[in-house]
Amino acid sequence: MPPKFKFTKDEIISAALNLVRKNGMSALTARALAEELGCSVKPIFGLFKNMDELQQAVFSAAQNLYQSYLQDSVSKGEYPTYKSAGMAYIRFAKEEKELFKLLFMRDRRNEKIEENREDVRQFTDLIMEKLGISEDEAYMFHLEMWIYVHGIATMIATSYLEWSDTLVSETLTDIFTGLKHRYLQKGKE
Amino acid sequence: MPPKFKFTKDEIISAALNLVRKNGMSALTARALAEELGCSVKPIFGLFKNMDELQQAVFSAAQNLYQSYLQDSVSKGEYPTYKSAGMAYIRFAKEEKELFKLLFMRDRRNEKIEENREDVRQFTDLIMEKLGISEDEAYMFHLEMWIYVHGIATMIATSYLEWSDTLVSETLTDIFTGLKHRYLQKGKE
DNA sequence: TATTATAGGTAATATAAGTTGCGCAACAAC
DNA sequence: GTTGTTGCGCAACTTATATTACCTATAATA
Repeated sequence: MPPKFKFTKDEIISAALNLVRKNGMSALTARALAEELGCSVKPIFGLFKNMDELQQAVFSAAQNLYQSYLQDSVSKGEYPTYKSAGMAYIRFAKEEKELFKLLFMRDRRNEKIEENREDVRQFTDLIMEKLGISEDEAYMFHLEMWIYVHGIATMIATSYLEWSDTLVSETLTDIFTGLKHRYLQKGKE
Repeated sequence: MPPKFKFTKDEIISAALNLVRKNGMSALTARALAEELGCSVKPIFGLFKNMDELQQAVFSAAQNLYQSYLQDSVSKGEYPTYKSAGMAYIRFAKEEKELFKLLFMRDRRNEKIEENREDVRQFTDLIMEKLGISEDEAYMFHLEMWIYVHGIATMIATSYLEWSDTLVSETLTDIFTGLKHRYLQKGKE
């Protein structure tokens, strides 16, 4: 009996994500989103309890988008799996600067470490296998490698740096090789 | 004939910097600052045209604080000059997380590149001398090294990572050594 | 001590944001 | 076609912020 909803949750989240990817989370206001959708603010609050709930949803949508970068990059098979992950992270930073800031340049105080550990395990496993080193060493290896990847990505996301995919790719290989020598050397001592 | 000012510009900037170092620039509101100073908002607007001007002043004060980190680190002579700079950057990230974000994790679109080039020249000069490589190579060397330093620093500033000074120092040396080998190798080809 | 320019406190104004009450209108069931 | 439910547009209310008008209090000088 009641009227149909003018928009679905997904349509609203999608419009919200568009605002955020252009100007960051602070650009996501009820009025701006209503404008983007071509309606009043009422439909928004009909489907979301408040703006906080919507922000959560947008955050999740951003995470999903990043996951799709990751999967695309890996499944394309242009690089080894581990390298694909780094390339995807950096490509995401280049193409979705605001979303990258939102996901990866935010404060991590009050973060559950366990989640992160789980995300990282797949990488450490890859490295253990590839280099034949212990899990702890593989964790440190990955951390050092990822510090580098994260460094490039943050510089690109803040427009401090502009590097072509080719340059990124070559440099990552060089860094990886350097690290590998160091870690394999360590094993011989 | 007029009454004395209740505060100097420096006192206001200092109180403002205190707010910002604790909770970031968004915590710097006229009312909060007045509260911190124990006065109404009037003295603030008597000495600063508006909040924007005050923000600029706080930004400069933050830059000065970073410079003092840099100078202290270099003049202490605990490490070679170049390494001191990296250590200072990372120590600043650890001890002044909000100020680090303000200075070094901000958007650089619309930035004059020349300023940066000048900041960097002193480092490239050091490296040219130390390794005997060309200016362009030294620039790339520094950039790669600094990507790493920046990576650690941003991770620490966002509380994603906690590393002791000792671990940082050792790892920086390892990275530097690895890079040096690569760049000197390159020269031989 | 009286004068006078002006800093400072109080409270008003302006703007932007989230949230909500009111009444109309859509629409499925009858 | 009537009806009951409820989404929606409009405009109001609320809160937080910057900025300012107005008046009082201060302090150097005559």
